[in-house]
Amino acid sequence: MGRGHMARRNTNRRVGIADVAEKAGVSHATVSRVMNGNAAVDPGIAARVRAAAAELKYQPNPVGRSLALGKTDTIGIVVPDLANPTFQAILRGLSIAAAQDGYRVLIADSSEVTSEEAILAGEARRRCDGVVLCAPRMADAELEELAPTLHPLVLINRTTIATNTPSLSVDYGQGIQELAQHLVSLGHRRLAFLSGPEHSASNRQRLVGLDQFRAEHPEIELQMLHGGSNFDSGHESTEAIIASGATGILAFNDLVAMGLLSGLHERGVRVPEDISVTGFDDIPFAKYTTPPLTTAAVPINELGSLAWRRMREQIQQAGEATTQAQDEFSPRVEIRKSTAAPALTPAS
Amino acid sequence: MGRGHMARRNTNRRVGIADVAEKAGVSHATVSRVMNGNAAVDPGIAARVRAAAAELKYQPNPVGRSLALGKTDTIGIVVPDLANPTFQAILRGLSIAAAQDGYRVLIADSSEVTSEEAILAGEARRRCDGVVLCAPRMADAELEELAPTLHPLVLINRTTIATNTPSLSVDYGQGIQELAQHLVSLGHRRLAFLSGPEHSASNRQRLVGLDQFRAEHPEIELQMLHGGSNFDSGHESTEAIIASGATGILAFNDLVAMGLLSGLHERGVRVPEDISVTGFDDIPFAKYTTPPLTTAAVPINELGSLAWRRMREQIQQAGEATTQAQDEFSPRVEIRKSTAAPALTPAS
DNA sequence: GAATCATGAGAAAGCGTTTTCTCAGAGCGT
DNA sequence: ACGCTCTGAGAAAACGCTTTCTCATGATTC
Repeated sequence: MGRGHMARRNTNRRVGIADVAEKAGVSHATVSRVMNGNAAVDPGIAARVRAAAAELKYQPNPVGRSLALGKTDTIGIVVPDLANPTFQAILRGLSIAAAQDGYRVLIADSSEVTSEEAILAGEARRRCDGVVLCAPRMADAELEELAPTLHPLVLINRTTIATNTPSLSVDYGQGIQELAQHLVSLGHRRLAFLSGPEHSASNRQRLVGLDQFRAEHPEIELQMLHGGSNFDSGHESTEAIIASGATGILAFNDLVAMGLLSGLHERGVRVPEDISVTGFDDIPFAKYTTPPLTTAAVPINELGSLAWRRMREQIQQAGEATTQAQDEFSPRVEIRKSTAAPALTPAS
Repeated sequence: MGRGHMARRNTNRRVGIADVAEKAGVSHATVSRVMNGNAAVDPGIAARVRAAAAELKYQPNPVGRSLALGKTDTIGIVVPDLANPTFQAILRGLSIAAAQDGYRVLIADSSEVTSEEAILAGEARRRCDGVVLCAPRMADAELEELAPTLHPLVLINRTTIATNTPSLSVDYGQGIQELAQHLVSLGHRRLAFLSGPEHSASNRQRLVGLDQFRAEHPEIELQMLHGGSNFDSGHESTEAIIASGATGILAFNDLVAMGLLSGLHERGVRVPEDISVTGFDDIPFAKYTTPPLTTAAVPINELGSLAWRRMREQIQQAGEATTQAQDEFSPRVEIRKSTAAPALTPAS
């Protein structure tokens, strides 16, 4: 206990601005000025200070700076599950883009525990200059209440009623319709949707899209099967899928599709000859499955970098509560080898 | 400019300890004591303070705390490439384990730029209480010089001469030998190693392992082919692999193996009938390739959580420079369907 | 040559906490 | 009833930095 103070006169104390000041024979203020190049400093003195700093290998303490400046040059990101390639890609894009502007990212993985998300986001916000929030299952009401307290905030795949929170979203409803359309145009008449987590916002969007599809294609059979969002849930649905009799399967996402592909392969069901399968997201692995997966491509890398751009805009115009961009991406159907015309069956 | 100060009397100032103190009619010191439960405080006053804090929704400013306490409750991790599933898994394991102890993780992606790694690590260290470093290509000399300055440090897949830096490593040499052995026991006589990045430490370990393998199996042909560490490099090596005439391929890692699998499939080469392929790492996708990939399983999830445990040990025993654990994992060969006995060929 | 001005360095306040130091008052023994 | 210890609260210093404020010095102008 008392570390902070006791360590003060210790030998192993980090070198601070005061040491540089002493060595250069000037005040801390001057050292600060030189380091930040804010005010004019006599070139001779500046050189002396720089020499002293270099010799002592002085590096300003970021915590002290943060306190004085009221900013941390760090943003936080809250994700529900870091095991999901989609969030990995967003994190990566965000991190790289932010780094280019000298910002770092702090990560908070809510491990799918919805009730923790608000708390994590709040904590992240207090430590950072802004937060990127991915909370697909958070209740609308909670989000609405939380958003203003997080202010420099960027939402992924969610929107708020207030228009001053930028959001990036993907039109899942549109994408899933196009995939269904693709299957129909190949000749499929019996489709099945292997749905994702029940309370997921993006799953709801897919369902809405499929309702619309049904309305436009009353002649097509479309079954709904419950599933999850990962490999294993896709794998576990194999039997149900086979039992459904559907020839065209819309999997919730690429992970589910991959699990299913593997399950079907084990059971000797050929893809796409016997059954066509589509994914969603176009994760990097999708083109390397066997057969390569037909999917709806989400510009997963852009998402992260655009999130940063929106964040930066807010950080820069600190204050002026302008209305913020709501970006929506339309997925592009990527046709590969996991879909084909169904085998000829006796017309029922 | 001057934001910090100008905003002081602004309306939108964050609620601080002073506000709570005023509302409760006590001093900041007392509020701090109540919030941290350090010293004894009259129960009545404590209740008043807590009520005031709750009413104002007071949350202590972590930056102020960090400055006073000399710790940030954050650790940094530097990785060469966040697109690599191995590092994603480490990051995830680390983040989850650290979160359980109330720590957060700050990420720094060096984007494979070796020259940036030392700088990034230094910056991360200054903002955090410790650093986990994954720098497979950093020169030994540089690492040796850098390590002491980073002190609470955990190395992944690297070691230093000084024994006071804990490190977690995987015995790639052993793993690759076992894979080669597996292929030989299936009957393969012509093998090829599709190597990874030239300066990667783990690639060197594999090469050393293979040298040993060669010594023990002079009758086996083992070719060396240059490659990279990702899908595309595996895919691009397809022709070279076919041309090599080898029947058993040791890919640098699972990603490379997957790229290769896909390339071979396109070329109509059957796996494992015509060629057997092995990967390395056992990333989650490995069991879902077609055919499922035989690989050397690295306990990828444990790596992250163990890294945290080692970090925590150092943070707790701040000071006493004891010698630290050097953990080495032996990969376990995971036999799946991408390897089988070679087709019978005329004995040469 | 004196008054004015620009330049630039040091002193000090401030950022939001924690912790030591100090001291008032309560409780106790004799 | 006096002095002692003990409890607990406020004042103030400290953490490491930035920035305003202040003022000395030397340059400029009439």
